[in-house]
Amino acid sequence: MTAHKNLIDHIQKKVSLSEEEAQEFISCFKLTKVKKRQFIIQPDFVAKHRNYVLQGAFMGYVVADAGQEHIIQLAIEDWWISDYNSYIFQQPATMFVMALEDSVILQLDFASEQKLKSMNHKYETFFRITAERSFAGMQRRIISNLTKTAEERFHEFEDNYPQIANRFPQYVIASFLGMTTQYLSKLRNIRVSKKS
Amino acid sequence: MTAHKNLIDHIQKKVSLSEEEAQEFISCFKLTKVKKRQFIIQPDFVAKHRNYVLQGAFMGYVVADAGQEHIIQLAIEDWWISDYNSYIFQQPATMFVMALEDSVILQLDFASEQKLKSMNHKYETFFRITAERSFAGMQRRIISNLTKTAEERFHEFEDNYPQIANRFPQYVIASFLGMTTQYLSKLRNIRVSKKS
DNA sequence: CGATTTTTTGAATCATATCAACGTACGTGG
DNA sequence: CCACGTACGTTGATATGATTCAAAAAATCG
Repeated sequence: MTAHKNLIDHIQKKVSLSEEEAQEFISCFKLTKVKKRQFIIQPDFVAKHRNYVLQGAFMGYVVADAGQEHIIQLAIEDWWISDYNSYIFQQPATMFVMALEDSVILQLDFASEQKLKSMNHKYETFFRITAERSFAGMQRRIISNLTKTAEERFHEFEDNYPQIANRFPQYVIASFLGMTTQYLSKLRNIRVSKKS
Repeated sequence: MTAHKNLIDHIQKKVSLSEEEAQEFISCFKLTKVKKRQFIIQPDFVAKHRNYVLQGAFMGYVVADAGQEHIIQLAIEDWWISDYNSYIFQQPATMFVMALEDSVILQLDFASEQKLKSMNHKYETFFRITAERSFAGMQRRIISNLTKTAEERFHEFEDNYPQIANRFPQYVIASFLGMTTQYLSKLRNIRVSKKS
């Protein structure tokens, strides 16, 4: 129960639930422990869950034809992660989602989510708000990718998510920002030498 | 009334409404005519509406520091357009949204949308589904931008949206796909000469 | 038809990727 | 708690996809 407090707080920020509603809502989630490097979603399998990170970190990535990994999503505590294109439409996934650290997540399966949404208007509202904000965030990311250079994207990221920038290996950040790890390394070191 | 039939059909594809519900829903929309090159959203002003295109075409774009336009969204009949980051949070816009042709739209203002969502669970469901699919679409676009070359993105676009590829000037497509109009021109002509 | 908008072409340049090699750090089993 | 192996970061040389600039050609529109 206490483990779910984070999730309750998270939900209460978007819709205001009574104690009973909050309990009803979180009772649909399943607590799961995931070891570092373990996958929770893989291509060709349908993403069964929407995953809320209680503790730990994840990355979602695709593998292009030529074999390079491209990180599409990152998630740490209090973030959600899944292959939404798979989950929403219940189609085979194209992404891998892998734990970057030993982690604990709360999983909501598709059927339970449908049940929740039909039970209570507020639950539907929660998912609507979540989707809208995710969409707006994605759009900001598209704008950033189209209008900024690799260096600008990196600085923006450092400024907006300093905790994440330090917590993950550099190749993860580089890939997430759409550049190679070598190029990010060069950017950082040129910058450092300029600064001194 | 008959002008709104398109919108009713659009909504019925996502949630099933009675005749009365459908009427109630669309009664909140305002029909507006927009001339080619006219703006319906501009930076620094809050986006007042969510816009459904009955007839015509629009583009949403940002202008980067160096002055180049980057097209973020396109919309034709039966699509929605706005600066969602502005609309959802009711903050100043960063995008321009401009008509590419003489157009007719149905506009839903923010307050009316809130009212609709609180009135009927189904309306909320409609907006939730819309947001989820938009989000999934944006994510596919991010993946495409990160993993494909300009040429591949262009072919993908031609295949997926042939009507749009032909309807708009090439510089619009180029910008939407994140490349210059000159480069797209080169891509097309190299391809044509290879084919013959 | 003239004026504007859109597309094409070529040359020079730039941002970023690729390849390859080496250095460093880390964590895991003995 | 050391040592080894794997994972991660750096550096330099080279390659390339894509941009920029400039100008001309083609298409469209009032």
